Amino acid sequence: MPEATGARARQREQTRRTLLREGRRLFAAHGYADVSLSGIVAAARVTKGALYHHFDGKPALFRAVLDEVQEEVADAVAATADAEPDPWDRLTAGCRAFLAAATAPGVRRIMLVDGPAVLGWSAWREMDEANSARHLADALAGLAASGVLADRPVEPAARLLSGAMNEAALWLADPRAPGDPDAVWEALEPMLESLRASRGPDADR
Amino acid sequence: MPEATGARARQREQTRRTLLREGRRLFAAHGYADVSLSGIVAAARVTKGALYHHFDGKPALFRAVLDEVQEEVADAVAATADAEPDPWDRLTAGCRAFLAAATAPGVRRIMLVDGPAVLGWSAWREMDEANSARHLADALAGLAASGVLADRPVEPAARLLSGAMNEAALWLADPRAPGDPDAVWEALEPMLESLRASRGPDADR
DNA sequence: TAATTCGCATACCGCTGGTATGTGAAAGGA
DNA sequence: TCCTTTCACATACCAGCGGTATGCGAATTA
Repeated sequence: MPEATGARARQREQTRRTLLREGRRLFAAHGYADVSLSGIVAAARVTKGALYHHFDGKPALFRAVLDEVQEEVADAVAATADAEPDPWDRLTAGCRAFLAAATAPGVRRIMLVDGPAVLGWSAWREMDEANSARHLADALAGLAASGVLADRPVEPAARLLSGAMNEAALWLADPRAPGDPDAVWEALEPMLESLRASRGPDADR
Repeated sequence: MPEATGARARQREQTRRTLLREGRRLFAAHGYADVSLSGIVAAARVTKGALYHHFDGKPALFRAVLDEVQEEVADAVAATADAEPDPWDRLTAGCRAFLAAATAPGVRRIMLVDGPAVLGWSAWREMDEANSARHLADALAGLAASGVLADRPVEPAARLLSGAMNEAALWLADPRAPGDPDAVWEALEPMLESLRASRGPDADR
């Protein structure tokens, strides 16, 4: 799919990718509001004509960038989680991987700060759900199916955990007073544990 | 303090309050980015000269609005919590009150969506800490002091809970697919319970 | 009542996101 | 091969934005 045969199609793809790359770099560094389209097209060595040929406007470019970021985070989480055989380890390892990925400089601001404000919370939530947050819900659903979790609905728990981890990521990567990773994890782990079935270590069945 | 004696001082206060009121209304309804200063001053029946006489610019006006909103939420939380004699009930009642206050139409978008993006996450966090989030940390600290909580540091737990509740508020008041309050609470309560000391219902001491 | 203050209005500016149109090289047909 | 069409992008332009400099008149003060 990324392959392009014609000379024109190849150039087109490269221009598009350059715009996404420079847009992401500038959005991450200065924030959505403080980045102008003029700045982006100058960094990409093209003009606004090119940008509007590829994207519908500034919010659309940001959305494409965010899509890329979300996919990147989701891939990192999935790769780490899938390496764990035990379902519970998959959950904890996935959470750790999320925190690591979401605190990356090219991710944090775009995904967690500007994302909801630019696209609106509902649209942002849909994207988040379709990507990284989905893995969390999946992991919880898997655990629930095997009786490890209390038989409460998993969706609310997944959302609250997602919110907690987003906040954790923002704190861990706070440029002013970054949080302590160990302290965060020691607060997060009991929250995960609280989801376990109250009936001893193994339920019937 | 709100009293003003001179005719000029009274007019000044009224203009300032009108700007804050209309600014808050428009920010809450359309979002920070989609509200122009022209729109605000037109709604307030003044001109930009008045606005810039009272505030340093658009972000400064927003910050003043957010300050008002935060204080309002903090007051509601404190009033509800303080009515409960039992420390643990103060925590849970305070959480419920926060969810109720944060989902209000004039609060949600300003405090939870645009706030971090406009002021930057660090500055937003400072304000949040100084207002509503402080009550959560205080409640946890009080419980920790009386041995009800496990003796882990309270700050990380407070932050994660704050993140979870912010997300919960956003979900509960989602205009597209609002969350179910009961489901949210049944997911949040176990998280709070998980903070309790692991030693039986009552620790030594 | 003359001088001063100051709350606000008026007029203006550079820049932004967005649009309408032009253009030249690559792709396609004879 | 040459002509035509396509299309990726450049150029030129615009209304509206946040922000600034200045003017003004009523309330205050001396």
